[in-house]
Amino acid sequence: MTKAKERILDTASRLFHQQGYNSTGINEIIAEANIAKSTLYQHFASKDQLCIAFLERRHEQWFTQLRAVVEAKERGQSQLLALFDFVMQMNEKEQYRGCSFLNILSEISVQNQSAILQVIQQHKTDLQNYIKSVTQETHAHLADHIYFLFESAIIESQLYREQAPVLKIKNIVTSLL
Amino acid sequence: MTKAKERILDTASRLFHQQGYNSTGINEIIAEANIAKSTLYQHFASKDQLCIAFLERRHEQWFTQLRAVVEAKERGQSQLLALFDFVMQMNEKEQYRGCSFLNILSEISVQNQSAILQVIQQHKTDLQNYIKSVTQETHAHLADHIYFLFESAIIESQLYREQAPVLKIKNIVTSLL
DNA sequence: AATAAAACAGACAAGTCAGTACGATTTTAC
DNA sequence: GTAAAATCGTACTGACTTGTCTGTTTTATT
Repeated sequence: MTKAKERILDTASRLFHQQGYNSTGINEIIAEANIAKSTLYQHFASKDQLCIAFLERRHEQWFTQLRAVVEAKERGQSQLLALFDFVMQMNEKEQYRGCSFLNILSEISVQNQSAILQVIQQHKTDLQNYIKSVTQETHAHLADHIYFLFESAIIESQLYREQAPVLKIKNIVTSLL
Repeated sequence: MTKAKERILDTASRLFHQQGYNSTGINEIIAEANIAKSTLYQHFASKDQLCIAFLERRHEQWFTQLRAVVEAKERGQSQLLALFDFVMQMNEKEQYRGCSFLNILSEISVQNQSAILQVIQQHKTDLQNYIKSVTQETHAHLADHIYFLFESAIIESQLYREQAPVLKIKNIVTSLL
């Protein structure tokens, strides 16, 4: 990946995540990334395609970070609880902007945007499977339950701009184990 | 409320909910509501104010419908399970568009929109309290837990456009009671 | 040093955005 | 029937939208 393309993706990622997809204009992206508009359209066919590239890269990076936090702990309950430490870490790092995937899900009208929808669904399915794999030998039947609470933890802390809901949910999960 | 104002709110509500706040233009609203633009701005100072009016009215109507579904059941566990029947009902009626409040939360950049944020937070706080009141004598300590699962039920069914997650969560809740 | 690829600046299209202004017309109330 | 209030139509502002196009300059490779 050339430097320009990387700068475009970095900037678009930051802006899409911070202020939303529809509220971020192409002109804003090229201005902040310090590239020419033609350069952007040489790398990405449209704003939609840029969005998909953003989501796909975020998917990779997000999971890499999640795995790092979870797999630093020993297998078992502490790994499950680490899921929520990760949420708190991301809340701080990204000022409670929540989940990029769910945020964009709220912005798109589904009928025309099934390519984007597919990327979002895949991300969440992968997350659900990852939680299953972490839960594996301990309390297999709880995996979905913990996934649902994980989703709530992200959303409720985005809504109230505080870690309290995550802590509440972490306590609930503890009581389930 | 005059008929024009009502028509504006009806149309704006439908469009905001179906296609999102930022994707819905004032011109689209006045065209579909069959009113003059000056009439809209006589009733609502700005698009933001129209958004707040929309959320406040939806808050009322949404709770009225929720209460109707829940309080048709006898007090106790069946009322708690009815919460999720309500989610399924809304999913069908509104084609899995999820929660208007969370959708708009994803669209706004928080620093400038604290008035809107406040309405959204109030809605969720009221919901949390309502679930507490329904849970009251049966399993008081579970109220928050059920609230978090309720939120997930809405979001996951919006994401996958199907009732399956609600049914899964309803089963989880059953196992908790 | 020559060639090819990448990025550059900037103008342009064609449309949409929220919001204002103003005079004309209709509806409502007394 | 008259007066007041509501609504109407329409044009307009000024800024912003995504995307295209032309031609120039920079960068990297050989």
